[in-house]
Amino acid sequence: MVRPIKKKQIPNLQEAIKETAWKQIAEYGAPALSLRAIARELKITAPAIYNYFPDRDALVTALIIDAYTSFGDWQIEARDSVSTDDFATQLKAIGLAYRNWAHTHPQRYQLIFGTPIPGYELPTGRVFPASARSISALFSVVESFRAAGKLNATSFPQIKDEYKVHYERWKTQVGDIHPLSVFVAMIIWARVHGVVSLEIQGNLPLFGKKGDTLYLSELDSIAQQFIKE
Amino acid sequence: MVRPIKKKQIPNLQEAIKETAWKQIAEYGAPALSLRAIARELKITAPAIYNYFPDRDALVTALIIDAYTSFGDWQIEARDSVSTDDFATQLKAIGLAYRNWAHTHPQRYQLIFGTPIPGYELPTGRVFPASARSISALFSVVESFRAAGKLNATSFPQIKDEYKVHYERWKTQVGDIHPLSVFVAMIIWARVHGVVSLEIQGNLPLFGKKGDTLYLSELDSIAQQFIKE
DNA sequence: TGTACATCAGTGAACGCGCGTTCACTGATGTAC
DNA sequence: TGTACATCAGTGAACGCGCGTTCACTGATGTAC
Repeated sequence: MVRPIKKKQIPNLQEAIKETAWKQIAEYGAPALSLRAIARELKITAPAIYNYFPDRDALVTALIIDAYTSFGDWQIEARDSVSTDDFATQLKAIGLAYRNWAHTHPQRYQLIFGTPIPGYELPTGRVFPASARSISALFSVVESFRAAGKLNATSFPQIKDEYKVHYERWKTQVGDIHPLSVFVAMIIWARVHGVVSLEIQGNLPLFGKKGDTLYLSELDSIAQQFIKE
Repeated sequence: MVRPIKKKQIPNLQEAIKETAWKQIAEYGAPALSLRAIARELKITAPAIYNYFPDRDALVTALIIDAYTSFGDWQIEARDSVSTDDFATQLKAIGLAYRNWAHTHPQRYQLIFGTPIPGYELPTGRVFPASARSISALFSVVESFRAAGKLNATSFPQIKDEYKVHYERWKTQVGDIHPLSVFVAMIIWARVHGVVSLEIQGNLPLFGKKGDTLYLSELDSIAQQFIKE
């Protein structure tokens, strides 16, 4: 039997709050995110939000974790859509997924990789699993073609003592990764991020937000430079 | 004869306001920039600022123009510190200057290349000269080694019709530049920006804010890939 | 089936705060005579 | 040298606003008997 809808009750308010938050981030930017504005748009009162998030920062944290999770989903799906021994294709798939995700969710991209929100302190501990998982796709692909002897790179910098702890923690999430793979993966990430972040912020004016050619050219360069044969 | 200092008058208040603004941007981020907070720190009242800037946005615009100008100074100085026919060295000098500037002035870097400030509309017309000048160093170097037949690249994407106007305007500031040079310069910029922006935002954790090796390796890759011989 | 009661999501008023901006003013500085 | 006056940088009070967060509450929902 269908129950009558509860008066004034939105079916899934927790999700509705987050969706509205994303909408407002898209429109006014993350630092301007306001509980009262969200409530206004949802036609509820601001204190109602406190039934779902203990405070503003908790909402932001939830958004960040959601963003990393969504980003990670795309990355992992891209990696797993290609047979494991075709490194070049797999790498390209991840690269394309990276950019597609960023263009589909520019606000989420900015929230994760852009300038941090003033006054908001990221609870690293809580975010780390989602964050590590999201980049693990890239790292694992590089590591697997290094293990197969196809990685065209030999020298890499020492990981500094002060970051060894972080590195070890990283490995518990992502698996055992050779420092050489870490180094190359970072380079790849930086290249991909360079183009995409310029695009998202509108700093590639001569090519518009559709610097396809430029991006594809970079993906080719990466494959040529780092994959043997 | 030395005049007695005017009571309550700060010698160069216009500059002092901007310096304090930078300090606060460094500490709390650009979106949190507040006239009242600046006044508080300078021990003046907020309305006094209105003698120097018509409103908050005007102050932000002044900061952005200053940032581009400072950035441009470093770029042009780097370019001109190397003899014009040593393309590889000149390119490397610019690249190093780019990163040095960003690390010396992370707030300025973020203000120019980071996420835009919510509610602030950039007056493109007023900022364009300083902005175009700042990147002109890179473009002119690439163009000059293209003209000398040393540019190792052949294909480039069409500049889309909708951006032709922008491209023409660009050329009036920067000089005549072959689309091929524009394309390659953009790639170089994206690579350099990729590493630096990850560094500045603390996303290269395993190498810290001193991803020197990674950056130098990228500069080498760029030279190898794009300069003939 | 009908009544009494517990639950708890959402309300509405209130708090203290910092913000950008306006306005009429004040009082030190420098100038004209 | 001395006085009257214009200038104008900085003041202080006030405005209207939106914010996060608290609190005691209400009233519909679902449950126990």
